[in-house]
Amino acid sequence: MTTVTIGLNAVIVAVTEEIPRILTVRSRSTEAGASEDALPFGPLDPEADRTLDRGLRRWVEEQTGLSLGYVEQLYTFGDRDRDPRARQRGLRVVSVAYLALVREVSVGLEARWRDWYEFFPWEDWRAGRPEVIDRAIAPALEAWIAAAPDAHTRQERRERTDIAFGLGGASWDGERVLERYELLYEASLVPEAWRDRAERQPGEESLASPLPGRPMAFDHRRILATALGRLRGKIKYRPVVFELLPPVFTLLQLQRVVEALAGVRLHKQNFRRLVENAGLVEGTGRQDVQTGGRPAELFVFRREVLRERPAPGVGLPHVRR
Amino acid sequence: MTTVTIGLNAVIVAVTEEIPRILTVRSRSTEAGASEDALPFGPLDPEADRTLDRGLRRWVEEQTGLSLGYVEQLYTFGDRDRDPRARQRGLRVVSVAYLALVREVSVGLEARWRDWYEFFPWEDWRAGRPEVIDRAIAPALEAWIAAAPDAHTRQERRERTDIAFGLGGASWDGERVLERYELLYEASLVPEAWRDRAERQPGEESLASPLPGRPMAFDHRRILATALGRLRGKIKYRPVVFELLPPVFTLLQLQRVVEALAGVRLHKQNFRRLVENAGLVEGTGRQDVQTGGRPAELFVFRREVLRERPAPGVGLPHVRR
DNA sequence: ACCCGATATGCTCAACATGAGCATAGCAGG
DNA sequence: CCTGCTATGCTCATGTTGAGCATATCGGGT
Repeated sequence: MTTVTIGLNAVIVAVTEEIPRILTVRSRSTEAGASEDALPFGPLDPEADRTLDRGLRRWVEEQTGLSLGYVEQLYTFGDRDRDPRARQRGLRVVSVAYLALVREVSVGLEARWRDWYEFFPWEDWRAGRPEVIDRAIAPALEAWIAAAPDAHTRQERRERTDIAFGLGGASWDGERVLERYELLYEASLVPEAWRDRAERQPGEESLASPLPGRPMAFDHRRILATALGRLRGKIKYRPVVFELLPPVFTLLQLQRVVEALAGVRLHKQNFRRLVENAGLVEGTGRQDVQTGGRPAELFVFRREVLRERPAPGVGLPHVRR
Repeated sequence: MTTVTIGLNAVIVAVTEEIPRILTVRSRSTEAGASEDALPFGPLDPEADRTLDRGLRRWVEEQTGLSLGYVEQLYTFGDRDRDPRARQRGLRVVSVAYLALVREVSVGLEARWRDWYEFFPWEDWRAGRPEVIDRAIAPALEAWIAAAPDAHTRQERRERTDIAFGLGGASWDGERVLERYELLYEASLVPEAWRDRAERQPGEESLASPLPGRPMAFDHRRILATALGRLRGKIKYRPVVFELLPPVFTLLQLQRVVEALAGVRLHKQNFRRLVENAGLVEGTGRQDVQTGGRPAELFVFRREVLRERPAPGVGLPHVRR
């Protein structure tokens, strides 16, 4: 007899000092008791929690003290083998993942903030194309393609690889975060792939040296990849960035947050022009306290933009260089 | 003791004769046994179904004979009161809704295809602004705004109404389908609002004449609204329309399908220009069998576009007139 | 044979948006 | 009063988009 439980996962995002951070907890997920990073998660109380997101807010508050503002449902993960130990206990855990954006970085006890690019080093292009791609990822994927059992599979692996990582003349699409992670998982280039296999049929050992990038418990890195991709898409057509900023900010601050999320550098003047004539912000007349050069004007988010434009967002004024 | 069950809902979409259709089944959802339209749904078998979407495909095939191709997870609905009768039996049903796009219109026995604009008459702007908006919706919402208990609520209702329905100078955003439905629900302008309330506290009777637009069982119209909004957004940046078209088509056929989904008329020449230099399609040299005028060239979807552009889709060349 | 009604397709043009980069402004600190 | 720094203004070539005119090519009638 298999019992179903609803788990609720939260990807809680904040951006400070130009670093996008997510809230993680420690989890003893392997038999051996090794400790891994995990996303905060808790069960739905089917009697008490009127809605899923209320359940989420309830225990996030209980556990971390954080009171969530902007919350958005991300995706529901229900693969039978996503938690092998639960399965052995006759339990099927279906997890509904949420994305939450917060401003403050007040930390709980169990929790800690981590740079999300620690988990996905290949996603940060702000300092140029990450060298890990050409140094480690591309060759490893090349080997995986070559190891395909037949020509058709090889062809398919080639196409997926090229599209996901912008190889072979294809262009890099910042939103395909999940596609990239899943490809690496399938090619057994992330530790989770070995771990999951070992849990299903003990005895197999990890061979290849895994890629840089911190693993997570369960399928949490997959959830995180989903969140990152979704957020990168969303800032382009909904003014969600402002959930991550203080109510009053300079245009450079805004730009840095967008860059942190998108993982690319933007052309400053064009960025200004864009957000200004999109009507997304409104000058306050006040100026910023010094940051090194000429004082910057302080801006606020202009709520009226919601009435005016159908899809107001920060449509990235394209990569610099 | 409350038991949790996972339900799987399918919004199965096809477009024929310029009408977007969804597959519905009949459901006896009310106590009295009145029959309403419902979306096809079935339970997840927590032991047998390895993944959620496999479960979905399994029973859709069993029940309707349809073998689904393109399937995408939509949203997970978990409100405690979404199925009051289940709740009385100590059951909490969390439903994971999926969007499926199909070409053929082979019908099952229990199932039938329905024009989705029957459920949302205000969403079809192809013949101009639907008169139901100004004739019925706007006045009713106006009354609802006026009936707000305090100035703050009134202000908030006003803003939501204006943004959702493009009133008071705001612009219409085709993607806000769910926002509009939820607003109407909250303002008790759809039959479901009365039905749900009556099921919670019997005795109350429906007063106002409801708006045009066919109701559905449970919260299925909400699910449908989610699907429509999502699909309208998605065609703009992913080449999903082609899942609804035969492998070979004319540009006008393509345009009609996009128009059916988006609910607006497009400028023909600009639409052609757009899809052609976006590299989305490729001429075959062959021509269409007559449809009344000069023969049209037949096109096919150009898969290579996936490598070339980051977000290939049919970015609507804007409304005609 | 020629005209009409329908579509299909080509092309033009003005308005606007975008990618790049030069130039100037206004602060702090030696 | 330089120098280093960031903020802001502006220009300019190029692309993209909204509109609409013009022509092509079919079937069917007269």
